[in-house]
Amino acid sequence: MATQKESGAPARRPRTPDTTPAASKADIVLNAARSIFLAHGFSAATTDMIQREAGVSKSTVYAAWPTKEALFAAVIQRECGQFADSLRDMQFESDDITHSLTQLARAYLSLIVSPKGLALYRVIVAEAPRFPELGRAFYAAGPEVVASIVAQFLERGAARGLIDVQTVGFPTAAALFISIVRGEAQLECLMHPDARPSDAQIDRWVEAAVQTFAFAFVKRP
Amino acid sequence: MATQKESGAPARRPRTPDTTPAASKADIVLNAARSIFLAHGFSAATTDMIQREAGVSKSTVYAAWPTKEALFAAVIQRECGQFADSLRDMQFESDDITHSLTQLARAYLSLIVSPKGLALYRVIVAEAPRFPELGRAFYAAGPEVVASIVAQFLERGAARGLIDVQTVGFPTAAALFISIVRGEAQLECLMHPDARPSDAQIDRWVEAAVQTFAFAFVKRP
DNA sequence: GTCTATATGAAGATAGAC
DNA sequence: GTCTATCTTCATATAGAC
Repeated sequence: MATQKESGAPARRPRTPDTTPAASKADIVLNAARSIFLAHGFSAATTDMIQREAGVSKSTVYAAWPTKEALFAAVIQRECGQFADSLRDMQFESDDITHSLTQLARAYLSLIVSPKGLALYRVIVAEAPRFPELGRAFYAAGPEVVASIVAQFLERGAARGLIDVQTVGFPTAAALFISIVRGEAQLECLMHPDARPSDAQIDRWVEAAVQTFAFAFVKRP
Repeated sequence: MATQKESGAPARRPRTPDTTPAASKADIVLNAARSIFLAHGFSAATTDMIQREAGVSKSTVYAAWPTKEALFAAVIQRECGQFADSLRDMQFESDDITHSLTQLARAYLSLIVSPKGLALYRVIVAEAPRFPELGRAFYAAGPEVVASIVAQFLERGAARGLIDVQTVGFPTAAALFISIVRGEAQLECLMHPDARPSDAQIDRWVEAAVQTFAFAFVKRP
């Protein structure tokens, strides 16, 4: 594949250079950095590894980001954005409350116990003291997104007389639902990195969580 | 204070050298290593920092542990043991179910959102892929200890007709209780390292968690 | 066992040619 | 902008004196 010069399209001086013809070098570096940072964490990752993985030289890395810290921040911010996008794409039918909660829980749990989800969590938990803005970004992109979806869902259920959040309120009930779903499953995966959970195991966690939440807040017919 | 030579006590050749007269050098190094590793994580921590913090030379460090990895493992194993000890010391009266659960939850949550508890969690989550045995040790020293305490407590409550764990079983119910207590509180603290939670905030988290658990599993009189 | 001094290697970051 | 080559710094680990 011949490397095209920037005169590919005869448009008159595009101010923002077209990056579509192929992944730009910056994107290649960013993807390589994601791979390395998620695999090794911030401190153990080296710019040499990233440079090698991307197949570029050091100068290309430092041309786009002034420091290793800035590159790391760019990687994590992008990952958080994609994480939030995939959460917002979650759809579920609202006919049966328990069934809908099960669907939502399974989608969320599958995402956060996936290798990518666990790796992102690990590196952010580890580096949040050094990069506080990344901790906030992750919280806003993950738990807060899900919480708002669940809270709206609970409010609609309550309006139909199917749910009673009792004394705790909708936002807290939503946060509790997320905690119940996430809790044991994520912790076990984090602490036993050799064993990957089966789909059946995920279903069991989801079922116990949804049942418990339903015992507390879903009205019996 | 004059540095005493090892001829302090005229006992005849003690086989296991007495370490009580003052903290042994190895203990000093271990404490310094704990401080540095918990503050910076494994990779960002350096043996120079530890050596400086302990006020000893490099040789003293390498005399007791062959590598940085071995020193790290020793530190974390000891921390996990102390963590488990402080959990096992938790006592609570079993007159009132809700009150007892509240006491238990507050003690556990205070521990894990303390600076020390958060730092230990951060470093283990980050390094579990590289040190799988430490992840298992932490899981056994923390969640498993609490789970067994809670499960026994729930069984006694069920025997008295105060609790109905319904379809989920005692071990799962205990794990769910821990997840509900831990969930939102720990996550917020991890992701907002600048803000330390007040006692009132901890009480609010505990109350919401215990209420929800009670809604699901504690029988109404 | 503990110290000072040093070997060895690698990290982050830069200089200068193209 | 991108590359090769290099500079500076500092880490882990070791050698040798006390």
